[in-house]
Amino acid sequence: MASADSRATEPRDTAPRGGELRWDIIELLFFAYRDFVGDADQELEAFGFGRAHHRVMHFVTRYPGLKVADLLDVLRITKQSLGRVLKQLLDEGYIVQKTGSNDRRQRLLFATPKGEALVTKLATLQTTRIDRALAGIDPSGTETVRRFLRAMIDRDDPDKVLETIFKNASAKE
Amino acid sequence: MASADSRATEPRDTAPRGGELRWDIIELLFFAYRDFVGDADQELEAFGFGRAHHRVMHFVTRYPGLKVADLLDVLRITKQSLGRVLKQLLDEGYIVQKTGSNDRRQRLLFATPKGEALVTKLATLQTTRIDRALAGIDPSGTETVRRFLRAMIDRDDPDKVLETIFKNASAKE
DNA sequence: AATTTATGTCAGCCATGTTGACGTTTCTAC
DNA sequence: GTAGAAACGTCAACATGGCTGACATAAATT
Repeated sequence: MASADSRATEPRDTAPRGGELRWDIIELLFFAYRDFVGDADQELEAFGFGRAHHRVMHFVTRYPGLKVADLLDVLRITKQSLGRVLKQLLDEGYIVQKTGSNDRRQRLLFATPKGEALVTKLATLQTTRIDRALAGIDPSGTETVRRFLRAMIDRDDPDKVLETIFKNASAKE
Repeated sequence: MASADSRATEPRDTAPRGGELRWDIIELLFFAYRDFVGDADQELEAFGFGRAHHRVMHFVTRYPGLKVADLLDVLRITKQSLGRVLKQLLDEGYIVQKTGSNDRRQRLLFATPKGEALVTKLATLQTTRIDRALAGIDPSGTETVRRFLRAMIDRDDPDKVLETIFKNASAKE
């Protein structure tokens, strides 16, 4: 093995054949998302839950009556993976299911007050971070951030939740 | 179990005690990041690598000469977790290590051309998505997005890489 | 010379993703 | 009315990538 100097580590642009690569934004997304989800992790630990539980709880709380199949589309995991965490959340009373009245095969999912309280708590933590990040950015800048994030999302084959998000977004413009 | 209607699933704002919660941005971050990392996942599969390998390769390529300890700070994982993927990357010739010339205990990490090529390929995919998202956003809007993402990141106890990122950012302003 | 630091490694556990197979209930189509 | 498809649940096995704890070695520091 050769030996090398251990001095400062300046970022290096690897040959940008064609257009420039967005190294900066790629890395900012990594760190921003890491700290963003980190907010919730600490709280979740106290409940014996993980990120998987949070994701399920979040979408069920926000979109009451979501079907199991919808949730699978949103989370893009298998029903076996979902089943594992969903069972715990049902058993521990964070979520309840009701049989669909049109189609009695469906299990519609609803958060209990207990579940809602947890999701709200976690969303509050994350909102604090977002508000801090948006302090000093004016309303039009905030809308720019939203537009950027929306445009980062695949629009082919949107699931039920994404449809709602995009629909509400275009309604506001 | 009760039964319920399976009609449209409108997002519901749970009681916003105090300030409004940023449900929209919370969800946009989830979906944007999901699709952003999804770009790389497909390519990685062809190499038999996972996201963990990508993160290591990325930072070693971008910050040549990074020490193992630096990488642990950046990724916030244990040395055992890092060791597992790092060993594979060394064995398969994507990364080489050189003994530090100041401190011979250190192992400074460098990407090989093969490693660089892979990282560049993955960054190109992600850049395509970012460019698409920024199309129709003017340069000042792009800077707003960068400012937002930077402000989302914890600034207490920044690691070596984050220091560099923040330093370069403030230099530009 | 003793201790601390940087790194590597073994062993095992946990969370959460995967595939494949199979069963039940309920709806839909013929 | 019966056959098939759809929505959901579940069992078993496996992979990835986190984790802790323990221990080893080489090189720097005191």
